[in-house]
Amino acid sequence: MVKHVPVTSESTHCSTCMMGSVCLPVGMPANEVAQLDDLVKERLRVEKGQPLFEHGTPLDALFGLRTGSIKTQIIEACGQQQITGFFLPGEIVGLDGMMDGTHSSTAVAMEDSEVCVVKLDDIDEISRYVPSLQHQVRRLMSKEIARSHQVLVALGSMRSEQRLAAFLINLSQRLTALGYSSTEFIMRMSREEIGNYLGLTLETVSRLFSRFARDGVIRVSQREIKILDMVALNELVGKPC
Amino acid sequence: MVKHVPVTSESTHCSTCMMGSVCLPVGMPANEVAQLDDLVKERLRVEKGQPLFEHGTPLDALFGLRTGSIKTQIIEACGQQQITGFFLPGEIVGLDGMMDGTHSSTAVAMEDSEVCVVKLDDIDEISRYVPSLQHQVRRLMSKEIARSHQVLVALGSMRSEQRLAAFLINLSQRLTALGYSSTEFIMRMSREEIGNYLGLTLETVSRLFSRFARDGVIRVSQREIKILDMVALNELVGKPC
DNA sequence: GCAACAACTTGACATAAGTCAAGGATCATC
DNA sequence: GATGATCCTTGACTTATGTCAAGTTGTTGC
Repeated sequence: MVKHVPVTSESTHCSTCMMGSVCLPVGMPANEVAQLDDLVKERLRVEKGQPLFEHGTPLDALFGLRTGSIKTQIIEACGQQQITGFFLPGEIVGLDGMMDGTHSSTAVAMEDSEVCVVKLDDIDEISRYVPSLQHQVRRLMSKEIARSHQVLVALGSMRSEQRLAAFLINLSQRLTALGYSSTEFIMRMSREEIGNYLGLTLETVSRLFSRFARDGVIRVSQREIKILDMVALNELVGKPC
Repeated sequence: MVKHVPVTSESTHCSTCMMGSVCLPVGMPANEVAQLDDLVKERLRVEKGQPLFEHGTPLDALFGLRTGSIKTQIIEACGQQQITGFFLPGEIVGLDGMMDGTHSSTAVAMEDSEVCVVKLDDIDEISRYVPSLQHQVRRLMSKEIARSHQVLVALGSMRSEQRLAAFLINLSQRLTALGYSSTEFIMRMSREEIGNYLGLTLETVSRLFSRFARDGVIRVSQREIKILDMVALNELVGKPC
């Protein structure tokens, strides 16, 4: 279920939101962030397993993830699917469908989540008096392109253990930016989802977790991960040099 | 070598450029395209094998490819590289580095090429009186994200023959949009570059070309390709369904 | 025309990762 | 606390693709 959350004057706006430092306004001068208060007029709550939006449906907004986590995936006609991203709080979902006004992917909540709705029309409106907002959107889209290119590097030129190591390092870094522990965290995605994202089977992912644990690089219990040797993990990725 | 090409008043502007229908202005109303004449103040000629821009260098412009072809690649510290895109005339290069003002990839001409330089400052300037220009840039960036996601699908869930078939179909479609034959064309990239892009070795690419030819799906002589059976090629991609 | 070089093809073999299958945890529900 | 549903782990085996190597073709320059 997708439920509307009333955004009243008492509710958090961008200028007072604790996520501001990692979300859409990141890097904008404080006086301009203060002018973004009308940017978010609506918030949505999405239950675990439910779609925030689906491929082919009309798109007129971006979504800033406030709490929870979301995956985006492309579903091919023949049923095969490819997960294109895992999103954490502060990250923007929906940047890939502005081409023709419809979403080019499907976004599903991996746990109960809440998103801020940023209407494209409001971006245009507000950027009239906050010109840097357009730059900000460009910056975020560019970041999304670069992120996706990084995954291409992983899928195109890394072996399975390198892919998984790079995945764990990336997760760790993003969680650190959110103020969580960089070495101990809970993965919200299943082995199958990780495998799908990394172009591997769930068995291979499971075996790699076991191997990393046997080698003392991580400790893993279901979706709980503890990185024991970050140096070794980094070496795993850089190995072929 | 990168050489400047003078853009005089007689030179083509966006409004009179024959590429307009497939390039940056694509889909914009004619009266607005007419206002884009100051968008391109400079053009560059890049010789085969030379970089248009390199990873880490400052970025303040996008590049619309007029003639030739360009590849973009990420070069990792350890020397391994990943080609992230092949660009044809009409396509926009440089969308991935707007995050921090430096290019996140390197762009190299695959043959002598010419690009229109679109300064970001000029985009902002002109979009004051042509508001849809910002939409257009967003649309192009979104398309780039979606394109890159398509490659993710290929690398993440297709087998080698499906990847190559999808690659050929994609090339064919883009060349058709440019007015070239959809079934007969010259690939500007080597087997190694195709392999790198598709996450395969050059030997595998070569073997696949031979097999496709043996099966009567294509005829291939070096970089000259003739698609004999487009239906079969499409079936190759959709096979696992 | 020949030398030198780069790009491509093809074969033989090795191996990383997939597939299939069985069994074990964990969690929710009655 | 038993039942079933997921999710995960592990083993045995298969296979697609990579690696190594040799040879061919095409291109460039003298």
